[in-house]
Amino acid sequence: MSKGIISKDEDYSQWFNELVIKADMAEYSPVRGCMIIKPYGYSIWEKMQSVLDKMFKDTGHSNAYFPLLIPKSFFSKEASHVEGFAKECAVVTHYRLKNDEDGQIVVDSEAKLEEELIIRPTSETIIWNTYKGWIQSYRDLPILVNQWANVMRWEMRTRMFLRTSEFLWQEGHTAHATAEEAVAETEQMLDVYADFAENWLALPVVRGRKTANERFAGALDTYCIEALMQDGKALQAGTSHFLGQNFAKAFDVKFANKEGKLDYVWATSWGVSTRLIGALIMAHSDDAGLVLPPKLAPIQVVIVPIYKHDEELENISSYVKTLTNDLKAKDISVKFDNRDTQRPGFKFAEYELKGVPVRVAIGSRDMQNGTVELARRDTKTKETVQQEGLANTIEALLEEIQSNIYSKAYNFREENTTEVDTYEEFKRLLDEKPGFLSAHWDGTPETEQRIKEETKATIRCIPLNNAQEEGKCILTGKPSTQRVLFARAY
RNA sequence: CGGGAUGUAGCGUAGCCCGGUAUCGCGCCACAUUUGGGAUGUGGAGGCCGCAGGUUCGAAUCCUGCCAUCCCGACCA
Repeated sequence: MSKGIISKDEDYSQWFNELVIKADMAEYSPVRGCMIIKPYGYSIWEKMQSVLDKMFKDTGHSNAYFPLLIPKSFFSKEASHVEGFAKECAVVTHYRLKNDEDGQIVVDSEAKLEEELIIRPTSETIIWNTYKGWIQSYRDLPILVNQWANVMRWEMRTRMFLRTSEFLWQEGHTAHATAEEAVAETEQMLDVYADFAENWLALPVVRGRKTANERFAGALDTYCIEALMQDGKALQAGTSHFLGQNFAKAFDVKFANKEGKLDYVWATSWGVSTRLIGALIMAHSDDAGLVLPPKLAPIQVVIVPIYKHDEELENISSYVKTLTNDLKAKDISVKFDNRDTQRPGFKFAEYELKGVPVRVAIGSRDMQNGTVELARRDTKTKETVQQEGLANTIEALLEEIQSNIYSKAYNFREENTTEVDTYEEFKRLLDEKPGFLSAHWDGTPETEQRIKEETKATIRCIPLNNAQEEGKCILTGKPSTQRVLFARAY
């Protein structure tokens, strides 16, 4: 492992790339736009999955699995959905390879599929085709299903975790008898995401709704959580869509209501992806490496022994054994790094790079004094503490780190959210102090589009529970009733 | 798909103008000394110079074609 990474002030995007690779989260794959998620990175995803999965189950959802491949014809059924995804779909056209005259492996042109198959960019179409068979009566509703899956979108420009061609996610797909119930579901799942982001990722988010321009293809309304990264760019961290009856109509999914009349089913879909790992990295980390919130860190505590002779190591090890048991009893994950092939200083740097929240260093001097050196990753401070009650000390410290990381991110967002009333100031701040800009907008897609073309900033969302106030659109001066959040975004 | 750049050991690179089978650092292996913030010494292994043609006695180097990656634009969780 080479020494250090580039400073995030010097080159933020290179800092991010180096961090992902050097912290052992992921690496590039032979296929452009795809990534190999390494064990350290994947175990963060597993933690996210297990927390979210429980939240989904607690709100009444069940998991299921739908196929990777979708008949091409399904895509032509919902007009705006097709339009949204058609440009980035990978297509399977053949089902066999063969050796040609030169012994090269080639596609067997004899083996052409009658109907081409699309690798799912999202599963609405195959799911609604399936739901048609599941739903006849209001008694069959609601259907509350989630699936954990991979999807593929042929992106032109990709970045590790933030935008890769293939990515891992979960997609919830629900069916309801009424619009009200579907809207309530959409809002409920947005709250689940916000709760998860704030309490687990330690990532403060703004809950809001997307404008028509930014809405999911095929949705009537898209809700989102938006987060601010340390370079002042916004990142959409999760979305929840009210799909209305669009897919029910496209796939002819009707049910008999209590009055015996046929009606189309109301739908929602909602998802978060491995992009959350990118959010985690960009929100908290620093020039020394990752900073992980304790609740999602694969290793919460690392213990590094410092010794000269084997007897010393044995002495330390026997103490570490009881400490480890105490910590495990509290459900705290611990790693005792007793490798003799690396020196302590090297290990310190390595675990800082990998974002381990708490480090315990124990040497012979500590053993004599009944102390350890306790270092925290978020502040990079260290202190000498008593061995007595250490598990409790660490437990409390982990909680403090979790909340400190959140506060730091929260304060950053507050400091970088600015109310703006003129277009000149809007443009100036985008360059001088990037972040969320809260400004009046006349509500038209044309204005939003023009601002985007001129400044590269988009409307990230119309915050929920937004204060209503009289104002004038920063671009056109037309009347407006509320501020919306603008930013340059990932 | 347009504009720019780059492909040499696991990683980062020198050499290319001016042709003679490849430089340095990190990492790796062995041994010794080390161990409270990225150790040091000695010895060693590792290469189809992106791929395919061409020019030449001889190509990492010159020529042609292809492929890949990165950066900048249009698309996006």
